[in-house]
Amino acid sequence: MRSRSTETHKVPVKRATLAEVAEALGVGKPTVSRALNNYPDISEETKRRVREMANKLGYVGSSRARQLQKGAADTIGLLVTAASEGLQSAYQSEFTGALAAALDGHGLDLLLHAVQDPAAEIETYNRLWQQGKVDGFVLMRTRISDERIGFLMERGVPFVTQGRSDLADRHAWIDIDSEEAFAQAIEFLAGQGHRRIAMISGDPDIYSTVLREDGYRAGLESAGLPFDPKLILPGDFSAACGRLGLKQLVDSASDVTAIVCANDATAMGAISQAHELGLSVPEQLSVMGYDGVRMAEMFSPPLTTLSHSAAESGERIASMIVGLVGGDVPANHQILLPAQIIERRSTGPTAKE
Amino acid sequence: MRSRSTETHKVPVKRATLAEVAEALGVGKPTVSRALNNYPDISEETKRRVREMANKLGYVGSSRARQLQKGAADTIGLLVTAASEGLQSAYQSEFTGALAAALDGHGLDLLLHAVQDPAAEIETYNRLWQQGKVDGFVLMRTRISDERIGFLMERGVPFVTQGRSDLADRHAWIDIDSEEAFAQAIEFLAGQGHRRIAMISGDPDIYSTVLREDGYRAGLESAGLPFDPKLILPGDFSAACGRLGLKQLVDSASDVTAIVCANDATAMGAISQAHELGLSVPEQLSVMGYDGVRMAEMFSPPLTTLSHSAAESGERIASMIVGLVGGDVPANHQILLPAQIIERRSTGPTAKE
DNA sequence: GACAATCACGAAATCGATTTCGGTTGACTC
DNA sequence: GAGTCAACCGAAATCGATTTCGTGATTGTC
Repeated sequence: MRSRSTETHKVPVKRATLAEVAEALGVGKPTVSRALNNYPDISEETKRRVREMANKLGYVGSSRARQLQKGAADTIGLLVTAASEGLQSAYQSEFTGALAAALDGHGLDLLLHAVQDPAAEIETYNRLWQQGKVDGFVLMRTRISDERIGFLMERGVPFVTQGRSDLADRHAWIDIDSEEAFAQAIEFLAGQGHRRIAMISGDPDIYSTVLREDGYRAGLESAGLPFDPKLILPGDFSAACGRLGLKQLVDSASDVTAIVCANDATAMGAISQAHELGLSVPEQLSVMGYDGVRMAEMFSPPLTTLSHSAAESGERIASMIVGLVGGDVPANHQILLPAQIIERRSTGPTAKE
Repeated sequence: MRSRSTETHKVPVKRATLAEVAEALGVGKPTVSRALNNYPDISEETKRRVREMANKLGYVGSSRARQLQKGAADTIGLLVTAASEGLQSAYQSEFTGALAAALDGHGLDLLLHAVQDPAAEIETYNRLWQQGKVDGFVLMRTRISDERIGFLMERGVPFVTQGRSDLADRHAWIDIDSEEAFAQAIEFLAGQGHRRIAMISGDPDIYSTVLREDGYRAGLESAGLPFDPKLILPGDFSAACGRLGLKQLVDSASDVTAIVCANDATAMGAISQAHELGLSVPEQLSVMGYDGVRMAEMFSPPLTTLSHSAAESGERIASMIVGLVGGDVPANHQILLPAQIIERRSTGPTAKE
């Protein structure tokens, strides 16, 4: 029995309860509860005494009991899936961090759940909601027709999506105006003399992908450039597809002088591949990203990208979800944020050719 | 009053309760509860009927009530701070994702909290624990003398750290053998002919930083190379310090042909700066990272690094925390994992010079 | 056929905070 | 001095699942 020394670890250090505070003060439990919650029908004097004693006893109310009674969990759920790269994606993790920070400001916690089996995704949303572990959800990477959205809407679960969907007019969302952003990107590149501009796109299921492609086409048009379907390559937001896309482009459309990518990871992959193929960026090829992740600045060359603030998105979403949980109408919470070009050194004027 | 159409969103869709299942079946609540939890004193026949009805009613027990009664939250807390870059750091976010996935496998959820004000960090640990929102914690980036560790130990809160501390013999931890890893790295570089090898180190508060520096020195020694204190630059795990460090090195120790960095981000920063200064990697300078984040592979040039699996760390930590919450002695849960060199193209033999 | 085990299940207490619904007390009115 | 009205506070019910403690029905035993 020499475990004496380690036994201290197991002492659960009883958490103080409201009843204890009440008894120590010789008042009733309701009084303590109301005093701590600053109800008007408790005298200032009593409130002071209660607060003092609560403090002295280190009392922190059990959120378990509170939740059971009030019906709220003060927690928002966020699910990441292996399919969407989850926190592997730089932007998604930056956003997650920003969201967590913003929620904190509203007194909410973030429940992060990684779903392994895609088939169990909906089930997990259901479980977390039914169990009452969360008051609502934030959805990332919305698909055009996203079953999660229909599922949650049917049940009246509060949620905000980061990205629109085909049901966008009926749910709360925040989105970056990627259509406009890509149009700008093309105009920017055209302004630097590029005439053959390719695009390595994102996952075709994702709503934002079609918007980005629309923007690409719109930009081409307003720059007076012809649209060549062969110049738009499919992708999946990964760096790998950037590498692959670049290789294909070099093989099949060697006259391309600039490429816009669906996101920064893809752009980095493309640049990395370009270097391996002996192409210098931006001298022989300009490459542009999208999202403005932090790492982009440290890439070599530093990446020109379309940036938007993950912090602001997080902040906005936090406010929205608070409103929704409070009973707001989803349709009143829809925000489109702009992205802006951050010019760094992965793009430049076309060489004389 | 034209809000009719949106009103459907607010219907709370009453969650089914245990009492309802019991009544629908004409049995008592305890029977339902025990049947669902597979107690032996309920007949198979009854269990079947209960399960069927629960299913039919879409019953999912309220974890709020369950938690209150059982005293467990089935949730593990993870705090990220602005100071430690939180999810901005690629490795930390990969690890977080892996941890969330692993916890899922054990039926636990991850509560992610971003603390804004560093001064409120301990307070947040305390609150989450006292409130009963979590059953334990996982701590990242442990400092040499880490107040969080003392605080949690005092209160008998279950926790696992990713990284050791000065109290490492008394708490549960998992760590990568970075000392050994850096020693190997130096030997590897020395084997390629490098004689002047610098190190851009990490945050000096972090326990692992001193280990990495120890490894650097040990590697130098076993390679028969002299230790030059000027060749070890302070850093903070950021890409920015990599840039800065490289610049200093070029100015003050231009005979350096290889650099090992405290992590991949720093290495990428260093390489990026090297390119800007016209130094080619690896021809004129070899650079090595540490952690083996995914992005490293897509960097240009692809980064040689010391890799360890975030997935395995997450898996191991998940098992450990389950054990601890179950009452295990912390000292029995200490694991040192190896890292291995992944040779890519940011390192190479020394030029003739 | 009486008595002791076993088996299956239910009534009521429990977890800890909040809410509902009153009940005191004292000040004020007329 | 009876009556009114606030201001303050407390007993008990409540949230929903689990546990404790028993009870009635079977089965088994001699």
